[in-house]
Amino acid sequence: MTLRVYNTLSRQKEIFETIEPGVVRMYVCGPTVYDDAHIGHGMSSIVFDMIRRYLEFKGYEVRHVMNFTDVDDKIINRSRETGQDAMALAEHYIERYQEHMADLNILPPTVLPRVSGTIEEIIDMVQTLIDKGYAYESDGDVYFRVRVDEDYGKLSRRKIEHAISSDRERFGDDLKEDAADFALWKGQKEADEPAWESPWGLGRPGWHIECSAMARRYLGETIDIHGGGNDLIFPHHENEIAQSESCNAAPMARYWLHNGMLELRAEKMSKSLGNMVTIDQFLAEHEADVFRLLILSSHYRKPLAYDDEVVAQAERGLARLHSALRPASGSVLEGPAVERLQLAREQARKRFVQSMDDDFNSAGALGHLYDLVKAINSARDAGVGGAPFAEAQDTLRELAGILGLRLDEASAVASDAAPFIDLLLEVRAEMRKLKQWAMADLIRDRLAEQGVILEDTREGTTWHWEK
RNA sequence: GGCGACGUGGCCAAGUUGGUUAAGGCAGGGGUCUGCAAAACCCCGAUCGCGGGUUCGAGUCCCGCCGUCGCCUCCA
Repeated sequence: MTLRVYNTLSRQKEIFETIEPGVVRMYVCGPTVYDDAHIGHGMSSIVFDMIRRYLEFKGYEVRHVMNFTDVDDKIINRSRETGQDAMALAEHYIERYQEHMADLNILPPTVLPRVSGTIEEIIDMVQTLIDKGYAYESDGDVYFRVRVDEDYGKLSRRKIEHAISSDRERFGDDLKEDAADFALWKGQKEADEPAWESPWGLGRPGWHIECSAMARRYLGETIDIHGGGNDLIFPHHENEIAQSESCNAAPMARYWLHNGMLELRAEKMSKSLGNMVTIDQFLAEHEADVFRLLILSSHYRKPLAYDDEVVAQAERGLARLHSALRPASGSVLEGPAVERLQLAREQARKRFVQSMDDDFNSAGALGHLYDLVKAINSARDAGVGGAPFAEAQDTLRELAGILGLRLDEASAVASDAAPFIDLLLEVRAEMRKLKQWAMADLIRDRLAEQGVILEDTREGTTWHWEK
């Protein structure tokens, strides 16, 4: 089966073919580390983690590079506000970011380069661009000559006239040959700015050049996938293309993939917080699977409106996926119910792959997962057990795993209260034998008040913490 | 103003290289099971923003309109 992906460059779905068979070189733009990551960063990371996991499922070796922008105006500004050293500040948020990604079950990229560790390559690239006539030095800064690049604007489909900001106060405008030109290198202006020696004096890289340099250093002149949020299409990715292709005389990437934005719907709380929810804040109230399910429930390219309602829906949806992983109650190993389950299992797998092959349609794929959930639960009700039942559950776990969902149910086990709850269940079982319903119900109700939900089945009573 | 996206049942959301009964989830109603619940299972709801057009046939193509949103300055 063939994978097709939507390429922003061509604005259509294309058959996915890698440069080197079996290997995917993927570069995804990472964060500027001056503050805690918010759920928008989480969305982008989950989207590309899902893409990576699926490519690996398809048998590819994925070389996944994500940068940390640790040298940047925002970081400098924040360090002036807080009095903290800029590089130390960046280091702190890099560590935090990696913790958050781990919490969200995001596979660590193969390489996590930083601007500060790529200075040599950046200088090298800027020099080449100057030598080729694509860039010029101006009072310690270096700018890219946009008008010399004949296909500038091909990704965002913008004309150069539209790339010119109306804001005359912008950085370096009086030093540029043309208002549309952008900085490759910024000369040091204040002593507290991080700076490196260069042929143009002390300074630091402009924003866009880092990705061009890192992508080339770790993945080569032409890579397979370049990704990021769709807010990066212009100017960031447009400028990366201009730099890299002018420098290397080769296409920068075969496929440009962009995720849609996560938008906050009117929420009282978030306004005072500058209208953002951090990953920390989310995970304080919900498990990581809830966020992943929320993100993957719609297509990655579409904008997603975030509010309490969609979180609640994801929460319930996750509970439904969990329902299929409860143990079998019977031991039927053959017959029509078993055959139905096996058919559903094969169908779910096939359709899951079909959906994912169509530009990573995780929402459609999830729909087929829910079909499998229903089939498993029906089979359990029909008394199916043993290997056929376990295999269907394995398939569900495997497919969910491709999406990065953990579906673990560890929470009930690891509690100090467990022995006491079990004791209460024993007492209640005795009450029920004696038909002391009032007392049995009292125990159930009182436990529910403590967040412990009981469920009576033929085999006995189980319990779990309220989600 | 320029570039682009989106508008499918109460909510979320697939499907849009035109063609059998428009996936799935959440919420809701009815039922089975249960001592009663819970969970699970079964049943119930939309003709696809509006108006034209192309076609034997359109949610799926074309035109217009309305609405929502993103980018155009730092941004995942």
